[in-house]
Formats: sequence, structure tokens, C-alpha cells
Amino acid sequence: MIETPSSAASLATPYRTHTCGALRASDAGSPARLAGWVHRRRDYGKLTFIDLRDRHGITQVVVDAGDAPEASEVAARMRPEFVVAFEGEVALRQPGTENAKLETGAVELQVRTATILNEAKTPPFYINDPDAQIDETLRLKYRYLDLRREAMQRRLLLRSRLVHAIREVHHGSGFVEVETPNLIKSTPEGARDFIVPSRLQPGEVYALPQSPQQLKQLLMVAGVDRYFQIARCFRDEDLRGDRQPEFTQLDLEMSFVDEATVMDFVERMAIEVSRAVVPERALLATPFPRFTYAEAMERFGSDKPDVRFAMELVDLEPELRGTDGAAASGFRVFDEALAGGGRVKAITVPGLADAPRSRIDELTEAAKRFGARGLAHLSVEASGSIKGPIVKFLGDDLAERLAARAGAAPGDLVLIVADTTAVTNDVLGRLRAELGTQLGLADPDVLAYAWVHRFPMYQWDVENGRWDATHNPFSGVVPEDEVLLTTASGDPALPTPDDPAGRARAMQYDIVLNGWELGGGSVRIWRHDLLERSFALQGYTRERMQNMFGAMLEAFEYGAPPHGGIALGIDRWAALLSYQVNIREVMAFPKTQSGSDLMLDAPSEPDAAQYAELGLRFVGVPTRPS
RNA sequence: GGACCCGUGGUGUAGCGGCCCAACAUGCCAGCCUGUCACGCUGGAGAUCGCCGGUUCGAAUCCGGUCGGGUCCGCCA
Repeated sequence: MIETPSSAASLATPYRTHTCGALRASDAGSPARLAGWVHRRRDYGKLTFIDLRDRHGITQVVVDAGDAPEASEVAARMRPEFVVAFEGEVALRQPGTENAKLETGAVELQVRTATILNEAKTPPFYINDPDAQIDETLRLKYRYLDLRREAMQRRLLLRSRLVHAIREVHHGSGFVEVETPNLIKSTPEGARDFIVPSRLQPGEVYALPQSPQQLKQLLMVAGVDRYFQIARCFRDEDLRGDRQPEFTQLDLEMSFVDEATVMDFVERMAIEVSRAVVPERALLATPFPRFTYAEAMERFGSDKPDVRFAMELVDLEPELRGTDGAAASGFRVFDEALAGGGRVKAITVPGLADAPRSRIDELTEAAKRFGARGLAHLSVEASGSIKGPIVKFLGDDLAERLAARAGAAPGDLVLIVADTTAVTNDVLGRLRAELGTQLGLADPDVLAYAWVHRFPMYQWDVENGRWDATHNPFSGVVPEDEVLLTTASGDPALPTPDDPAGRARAMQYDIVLNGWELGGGSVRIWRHDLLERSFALQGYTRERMQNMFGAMLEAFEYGAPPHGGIALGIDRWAALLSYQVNIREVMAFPKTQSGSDLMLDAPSEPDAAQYAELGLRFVGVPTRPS
């Protein structure tokens, strides 16, 4: 089906001289042996055509009862998905019967002998129909059959090429590939850990790594300088189309670097990898645009903006304030939002001015679902006049100025949200993303990478009354914000939401692809004193720090170099490069939303002996905190 | 933890209170056919409608529960 770039290597074996994708007109006249699966059979009684398939392609073989009566009898017993072999002579097809749809369509194998290597049950779904809609439960149960389908083969191969290209770039750039353990120490922070009971230390457990974060930082202390790994990670959280309990990251870390060093390398790597894996797809912009978190939220309402289209958020405030600075638009929702320190912002949707009432209602519903109290709109008619339920409050003049500020042309629809800064940006950002896809503003063939960096260091944890690292507790602070790592009172044990710490920005960067967060990383806090200050602000006692990160804190006392890194989701990357929104489509053996492997029937109950050996007993269905 | 959607021969769907011991396509089995490539033609087999219970004279169809799958919210350093 797919010819690999490395097809120069001979794939001949005792069973075959060629693969099913190899034969060309130039092979006519030579003897050949082929082996593979029966893709389709067309039986004329005295003449039988069999499309023989392997992952390299399809070759037509012809069995003529007149020339090879024994082979003809064998071929008559062949059924789809039987594993079979043929021996014969490669021949040009009769003029007019060539098949342009096949790479091998100029030739056919004229069979002398046919062999059934292995019979096959009738498969539960069609392997040979590329358009078949198959229930995913079935596909997952019979994944080995699903993977035979051309679309899945293509994705497996794309993923293989992706990982290969990644390795090539890293090995060519001074990186050392290091494997880290999968049985490590549980750190009760962040996502829920998968736990593995220890037989040798009864009553104690390992955890599977959520990522090799601490280990790769320890490798920096070890002097590895540049590390990378295609690492399997595990998180015991509820699943989504883009989240599986185990997934794969490109994990890397570099020493003696600043933000730009890491971002520049990752950007060059992403470009080289993209060009190697999907040369036919255009990169929207190189170098990748870089937005600060504040700018991304202000302009796109998202920390993972899809920059394939504009439709940016526009601040309407300047038009809404009178000469005295007071908000007096006449529309109470707007005025109250501004008076309360909130915002009034808009996006302009091209061509939706004539949208029926039901469409506006849908958008309003969506806005409410996203957390807004409502959604205001203005339609710019073909004549240029502004229509909409709120025009009567604003007056024609103000309505026109708002539409003009929003950049609306005749035929456009202006959607307006008035709320707190956070809600306004978030709601408009989600509407923008949804409409961008719906209206086809985002070119599916384009790859739009972008950076978002300078995230807030902490966010206020209302429930626990403390500061919480927004990303990784080891992210470093930008140098000029170092002085902000403090509380208003000066005592880290007494945090308040108004502390200077809330304004500190992290040396944290996310790489975004077509509106998906592809990966994130940071330059770490490698200095002892700053690390302790940061942990103290997050309310960690010395004892807790010691218990959770003891090895790392100790290691940092033995000479930790300045270092930083990033992790990229390989599954998401492969999905985006394959036009898929669901990472299950680019994983060989994924699990369902409830974490089951339908093929292996996992998870399953351990037997009594396993329990006994581990000193465990099942005490009943657990209660789960929400 | 919550909301919504789906579950009918092997597969994909239709049927949504009686016309249905369930229809169509494809697959499967048998027969015929020497140039097809989603081959064609003829015939045949195959589902008590995920499971349990209820409503009703009557349930694939309505209701409740349950199991399985999916989408989303919460969750995801």
C-alpha cells in the first residue's frame, strides 16, 4: 500500500522474490514468487484473478485453468484474507486492461503454482473497502484486522517516519538518547498516578511516570548536556479523544540554555521533521510567531491559538467611554462590565450578517455554555446600516462606530461579550475557534505552528488559599520578575490573592499547532535559593518537599547547570499530520474512554495467588473524589 | 462525579406502538461464466432488534434500570 523510502533494501525472503508493490513493466518476462493476503478474488471458472495484498501494495495475479489446472483448483478455494503464495512469470497486461489505480497496474503475475499458506475466517468487517464505516468497538476488538486497512497502515507508517525524523534531527544536534525507568516514585501532585504494588517491599508501591520530568533534570545534573527520549507516559485521569491513559512524548532537556536556545532548537527541529514527514503540506510561517501569554489571550482568547485565520478579538472599550471617561453607552450590560473593571470585546464573523435567528440562538447558547451571561450581536447589512437588538440602546452612531472598530464590512456579523477579562477572552476565544472550523476559515492542509510564552508563574488556588504553579513546579521565573517571588506580607506562609507573586511570569513556553497544544516546557529553576522560595510560596513544607522531590533537591546541591527543556505529544503530532482529531487513530493499540483494551480484555481481575503474593485484598468498589 | 448521543442478520443502515416470526445494501454459501479489477448473473442460508424489568390486548418501537461504545463538562504538574 505504501512504499517506504527504504525500499532499496531487499525484502525478498524464501517465500517471495518481490513484495506486492514492487513489480513494474520492466520486470515483464522474469519469474517471480509473491506472498500475501487475498484482497479480492474475481472468479470466472476457467480464469481467476486474485488481487494479492501486503503492506507494500497490491499485485494482480491471473490463474488460467488451461495453463495451470492444479493452481486453478487451489485458487478456487481461496477466500478473502487467506494467506497465500504464487509462483509464475511477470507479464505485461493485455493492452487496454492496465489498471492505473495500482502502482503495479501495468503487469500481472501469470501463475504456474498456487499455495494456501493459511486459511482465514471471514473477517468481521471489510478490510478491502477503504470507505467502510466500521463501529469503533469492533475495530478495537479486532485491531490487528483494523490495522490491515490501508488508512491505518498509512498512519502507522507516518508515525514511524515522524519518530525516525525526530531521532535523526536530535542525533545530528548533539543529543543523547537516554531511557528512564517506568517504575518510579509516586508524587501526589498533578495528575493521578498509576500505582504498581511492590512484591519485594510489601505494602509499598511504585508509580508509573506521568513524564520523565525529574529524571531528565537529574540527567542535566549528571552532565548529559543534551538529552532526548521518545518516552511513554502514564496519567490516571478521565479520557478524551485526545487523551489516553498511556501516551508518548518527545521529551528533551538542554543545559546552559536560555528560553531562546530551547525554542530555536525545537522550532528548527519541528520544521525539519514536518518537511521530512509531510513535504506536501505548507508551513504557514517560519519563523513561528511568538506571542506572550498576555498577548495570545488578548488577541485570540486562547493560550493555544489557531493562527491559520484572523478573526482576532477587538477591544470596544475606547468607543464606549465618554469624554469624561465614564462608560455611558446606553446599554447597561456593557456599562456595568466596564464599571466593574471588566471588558467589552468582539469578534467579526465574515458573511454571517444574514444568519437566521436560530443560528444566533445557537451561538448565544454556546457562549453561555462557555461561561458568558449572554452574547450581543450587530449585523452589518449590505447597505452598510447596522441592525441588531441592542442598536436601540446604543443609538445608530455608536453602533456604527463599534462595527467600524471591529473591522466589520457589509455582510459581517459582530459578536460581543461583556464580562470579566478572563470570561470575555475565554468565551470569544472558544467562539472564534469553533466558528473558524465551522466556516472553513482554517485551511486543513496548512500547518500553523506558533509559540506562546511568558505564562503566569502561579495561579491563585481559591480552595486551598495558596499559590499553585500553573504548569510545572520547576519552571523558572523570568529574570526581571525574580523580585516578585514574594507575598505582600513578606511571609510566604501567609499568601493572599494580591501578592506580587501573582504578577510573576514564568520562563514557560508552549508550542501550538493548528489550535492544539502540541507541547510545553520551560527553563527550570536551577538555583537552590529560588527553588526553595518558589516551593515555599506554593505552600510546601520542607518535609513535604523532601518527601516528594528529595533526590532532586539533593542533586541540586551538587552543581546543577542552568537547564531547560520541553515535551511534545507525539500522538497529537502524528494525529495532526494525519488529518485526524482523535489520537486513537494514530495509536496501534489504544484503549476506550473507560480505559479498556477491548482486544486483550484489560484490565482484568488478578487471580488469588497474585493478590496473596502482594499482600493485597480487594475491599470493594472505591468511592471516588470528583 | 455530571450532561448528551448510539446499540436491529457477519458488516453498515432502514423501520420508531399492530401493516414486521423485521426491510435494503454489502458480505457469506452454491451454481454458471476466459480479461476482470467494488466483475456479472441465478439461487440459498443468516437477526426472537445489547441485557433485565415495566406499561399495553399488542413492544425492535414507549418508560425505568443495567452493560458496552462515543462526544462534552469536571478532571488532566
